[in-house]
Amino acid sequence: MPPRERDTARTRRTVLDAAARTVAKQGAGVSLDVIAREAGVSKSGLLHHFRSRDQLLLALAQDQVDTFAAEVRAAVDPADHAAGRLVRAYVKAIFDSLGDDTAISEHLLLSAALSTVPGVAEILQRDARQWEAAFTSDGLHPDRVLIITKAADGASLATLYEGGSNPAALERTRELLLSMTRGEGSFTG
Amino acid sequence: MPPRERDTARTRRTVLDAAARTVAKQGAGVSLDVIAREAGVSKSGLLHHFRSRDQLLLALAQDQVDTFAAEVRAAVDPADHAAGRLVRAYVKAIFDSLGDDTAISEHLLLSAALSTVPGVAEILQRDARQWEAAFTSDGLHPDRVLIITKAADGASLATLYEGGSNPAALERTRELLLSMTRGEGSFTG
DNA sequence: ATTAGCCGACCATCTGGTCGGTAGTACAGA
DNA sequence: TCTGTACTACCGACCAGATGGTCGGCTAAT
Repeated sequence: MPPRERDTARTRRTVLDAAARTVAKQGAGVSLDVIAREAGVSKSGLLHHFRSRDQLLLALAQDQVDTFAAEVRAAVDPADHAAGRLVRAYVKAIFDSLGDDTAISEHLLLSAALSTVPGVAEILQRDARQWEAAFTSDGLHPDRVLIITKAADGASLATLYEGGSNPAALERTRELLLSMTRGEGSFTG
Repeated sequence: MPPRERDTARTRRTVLDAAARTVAKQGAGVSLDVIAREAGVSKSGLLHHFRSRDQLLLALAQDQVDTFAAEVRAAVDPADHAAGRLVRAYVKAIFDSLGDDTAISEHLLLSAALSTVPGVAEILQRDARQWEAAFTSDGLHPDRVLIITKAADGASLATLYEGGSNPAALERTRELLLSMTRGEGSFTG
């Protein structure tokens, strides 16, 4: 095989995707063997790219964080220049990722992997701080941001509690949260 | 040793508590040996009370769900007869459990254990349905309940993301959510 | 000739779980 | 009250299988 970067990068990607899938399905306890098989490489091949199990899960955590950030960026409506555009994108990104077949969101995936792997907590904390900072310049009242984003996070948890996601309820929650980003969310019920 | 129920019940409790602690710390992948040592019994002793690892984790899940329900019940203010009293208790119970030293809330603990253990999902789903049912007769607008409870759930996730809980931020979130249960939460910022 | 991606074989260790045994209690009968 | 029997909480030793990780080697592109 060529030592070209392309192949290395591609294999790493394949392994990372396989890891994400298997961890989401079977929890953070999955064996390297299973991940390797899912990725279509040997365990040795996997270990050639990630020197240990911990390094793989660490890379996975970072990758998930980066992927989610990219999804939020992609979800920003270019025509939207009103206050709360980033929060809106955040909500959309979360619910979009909830919609597809992956039953457990990446938030849960990470939380499961956390306790075992040493460096993951730091990655998550840094990420959380960055989101908080980004939201402060989004033009919405801090309390409103707090409620909306926490509720969105909680909704991702709900797919776990409530089992096979209830699409109608998810849609309702999503629209409710989006309306709150537009200042309409002052329910007096 | 006496075959008295007292001792059996006490040992089971000890093991369950030890399991909760170790799972919260090291994830659902903890070995029976570690749990047994934490509980001060031998692995065989543990297996005498819980016939398999899955049964232990299943019992743990059910116990956590029951414990939380009891905490909510205890958090209901007897003098409070206004609409939303149950939601208020729910919020209080979550934030109270977040406050103590156990860094990871039982919600997270369960989610981590879920993917591996077969029966846990059903337990969580049944529990979620019961809460939903209970909330419908609490006198608050469904949308309001949805937002508040999901935000409370999300806040428990946040202790994970944000690492060692930020007491001030938690307190602010808690008060914000409580005020929303009283209908004051119509922020127009 | 060198280098890098990848593999199969292998190993020490740990895993959940079984098995046979011990000790202490409760209770029956004398 | 003493004795024997049944029962139960609990333990140590053990096992088969799985696990993370190492090592030497093969192949192909540079």
